[in-house]
Amino acid sequence: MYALIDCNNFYASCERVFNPSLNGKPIVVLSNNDGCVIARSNEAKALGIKMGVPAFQIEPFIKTHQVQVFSSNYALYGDMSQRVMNTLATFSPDIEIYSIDEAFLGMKGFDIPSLTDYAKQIKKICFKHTGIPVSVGIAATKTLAKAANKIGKKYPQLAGAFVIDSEEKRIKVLKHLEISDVWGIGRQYGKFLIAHNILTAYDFTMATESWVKKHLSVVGLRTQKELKGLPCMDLETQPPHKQNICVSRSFGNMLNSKEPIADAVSNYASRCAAKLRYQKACATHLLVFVHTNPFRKDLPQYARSYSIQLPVATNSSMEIIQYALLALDKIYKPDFYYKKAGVIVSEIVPENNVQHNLFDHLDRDKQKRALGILDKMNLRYGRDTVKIASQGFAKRWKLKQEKLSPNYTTNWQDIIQVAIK
DNA sequence: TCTGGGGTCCTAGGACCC
DNA sequence: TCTGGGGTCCTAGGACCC
Repeated sequence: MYALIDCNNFYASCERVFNPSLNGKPIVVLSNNDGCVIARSNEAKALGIKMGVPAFQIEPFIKTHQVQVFSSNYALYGDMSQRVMNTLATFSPDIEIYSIDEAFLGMKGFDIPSLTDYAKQIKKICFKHTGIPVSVGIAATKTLAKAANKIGKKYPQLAGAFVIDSEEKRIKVLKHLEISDVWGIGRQYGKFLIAHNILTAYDFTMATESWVKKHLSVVGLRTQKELKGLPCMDLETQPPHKQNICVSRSFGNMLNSKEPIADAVSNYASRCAAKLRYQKACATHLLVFVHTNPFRKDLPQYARSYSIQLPVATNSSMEIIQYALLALDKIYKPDFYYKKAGVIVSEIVPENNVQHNLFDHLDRDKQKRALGILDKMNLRYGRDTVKIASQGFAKRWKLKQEKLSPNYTTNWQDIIQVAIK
């Protein structure tokens, strides 16, 4: 059996933990740049605020209904996520952290009289230890555990904990589960299946395997088998190393001149390098992209990328920044207003498995020692306490974050401020 | 005025190899 | 006139997830 635990309205719940006056009030959390709604409390959902709507479109509505609005605070959500995961890890030796707010637990060999009681116990302890409400679904496959979780949330009498432990329950759940709510069935396949009169998960399990494979590929076939109770997906307790690492942001304001864009690209490149070092890997390929604001139909549009094959796989901030700025030189044109840039590194290899170059002129050991110290200092004193000069100080490219809550758990100045209050 | 960010997997088709 | 069989690698595009 597998358990799927996810945090209810995670970002909104995080904001509430350290600010209980928000309890019972509608809350929304916005994407970077305070752009779109990406999380809603139950009260906000009840008001009909949709996922993904641009914030500016619902501004009057927010005022009328006194909806509490927050900018994304990933320092806070990341730290709260760790607390939840640490708690969950006490319930099983096998845990797959699936996303910032979700985890699967493996329950192989568990001899438990009541899985439902176990699910309720997980909910209770999680809330007690972290203040975050969670929902639990347990079933024989990951896809069914997801379904169980969904059903547990949908019907209030189940109180967010549901177990599929019999054939009758499995059939009943599938008949109550809309096809678009199945894990692995997205917008396109959802539309396609509905057009073929497959409206529920149950209908989907009745389709022939060859038809499913033909139209939804082997991925869809796996989903179908999992719904039937045949496990096709294992627990991934060790996160696989990433094949690509991307850091990109929209700018707070559109930028025309090169310097602030170069500052931004330097910062993204530096983050890429830090992420590489964190997973003890190096990248051999680098791509930089820029584009204008596609929503501004009144302005000339421009989007380009440039990629560079690096002579030696690297995770040095200095080196990656240097190449990223070189790439930016190739694509920057002064006649446009830019809204977004990004850096992607790929062809990633383990740090200790780098193919060196006979004509390499860099003292890589020295850079590695320097960056090791930089990482240590930034870990202790906060991101970018020490940085590369080209990352700049002006931050004209920075995000719009007008409604940011304090970093209640990770920033000592904020912690003291909150304590004094 | 204002519209997010970061990933993975699969398939088809073309180019190439012997 | 007749024109094999078995592969790999790469890329673009499309689907999905949170």
